[in-house]
Amino acid sequence: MGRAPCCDKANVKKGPWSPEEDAKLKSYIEKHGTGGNWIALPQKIGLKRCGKSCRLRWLNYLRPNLKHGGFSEEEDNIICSLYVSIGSRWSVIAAQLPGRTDNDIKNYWNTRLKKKLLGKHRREPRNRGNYNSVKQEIDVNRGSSNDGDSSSLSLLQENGNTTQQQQQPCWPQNINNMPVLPLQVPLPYTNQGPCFNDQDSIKKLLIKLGGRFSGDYYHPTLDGLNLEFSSDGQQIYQEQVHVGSSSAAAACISSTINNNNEVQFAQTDQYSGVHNLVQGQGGNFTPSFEEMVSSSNYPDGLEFLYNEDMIDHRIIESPTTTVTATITTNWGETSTPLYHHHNSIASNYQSQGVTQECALQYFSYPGAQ
DNA sequence: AAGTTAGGCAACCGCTCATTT
DNA sequence: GAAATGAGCGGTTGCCTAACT
Repeated sequence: MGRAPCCDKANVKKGPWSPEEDAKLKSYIEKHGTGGNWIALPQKIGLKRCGKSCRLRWLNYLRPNLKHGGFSEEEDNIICSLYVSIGSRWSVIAAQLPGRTDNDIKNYWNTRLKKKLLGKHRREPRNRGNYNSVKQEIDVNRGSSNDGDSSSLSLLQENGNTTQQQQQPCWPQNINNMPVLPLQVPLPYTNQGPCFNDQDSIKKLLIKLGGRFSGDYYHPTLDGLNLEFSSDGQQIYQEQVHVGSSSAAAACISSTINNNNEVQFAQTDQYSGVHNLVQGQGGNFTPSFEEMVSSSNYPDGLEFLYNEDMIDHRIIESPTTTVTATITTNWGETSTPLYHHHNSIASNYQSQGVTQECALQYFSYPGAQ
């Protein structure tokens, strides 16, 4: 049996709310409350609106103590931190920011913050001051309660100050000092999906959250390359994957061509020195490495971190028949968003018997040792 | 000056989950 | 226990404007 429609779609008004509609809704709710029934509300007030639409209008624009625009640096930090930790659970994030709505945060993230963090601007930010004065007027006409986005102006001006700022990712300055925020809801990692209660599972998850290794990164170019040599004199490929501002390296995947002209891949932790062969004779990868290399699954919501713009490809090709490939990530740097992300994730495993130090050691952060 | 493109944001859609009958 | 109902959520769309060509 299909579900009954919540309202008569044909006789329901859609689109922007008028000041009169806003006034009716606001006045009624302030006097009587919602009555616990949004569906019946519009009929009581005499509004030709869907109950869901009324609810949205009230929650996002009409209810008291709402803030619009003007996100502070602190709010940016909180949003970043929570997004890195829990992904696009906007209602949870909004719960940590009084006066903010999930819709507001979602829009802010999608249209500005994500780009701000990436430092990715296709063009100069436009003059928001001028835009806002016009927008404010329009919003009044359209019935919006938007009070003008004056601090968005400063955000964008600040962002557009220098060419460097436009090109460099600009994570919140103090991101590495940000606290791991106590959440009011359980994290998805701990209450859903697979149970990460063994070292292998945890390692696998942490690898996925911390870096990506893929043959896709190889490009047949020799421009601007630095040649390096492995200990036995073999020239090597090197490919560095920079995420954020760091180039420090802690862990790598290396591959060598042995005497039988077979490529072998190994995963090495540069701090612990642990070296695991992940590919055996005959060119078959171990299942875990295969999955890791072939996976196109980024951490939820963190796809942007792996955007092409954030990756610095360097390939060194040997003119000889012996080649070693190294993919280096920035796991060792403690001032990166990823470190903070790792730290957040690691702390969430404490309840499962994995110490934060242990988890962070896997990422090879020196401070965690 | 006119047309096109991109950014910002309010609002809608459709789904899931919780509660009620 | 199943169906009906409502609330809430995240993703998407559409409109408007500024910027660009």
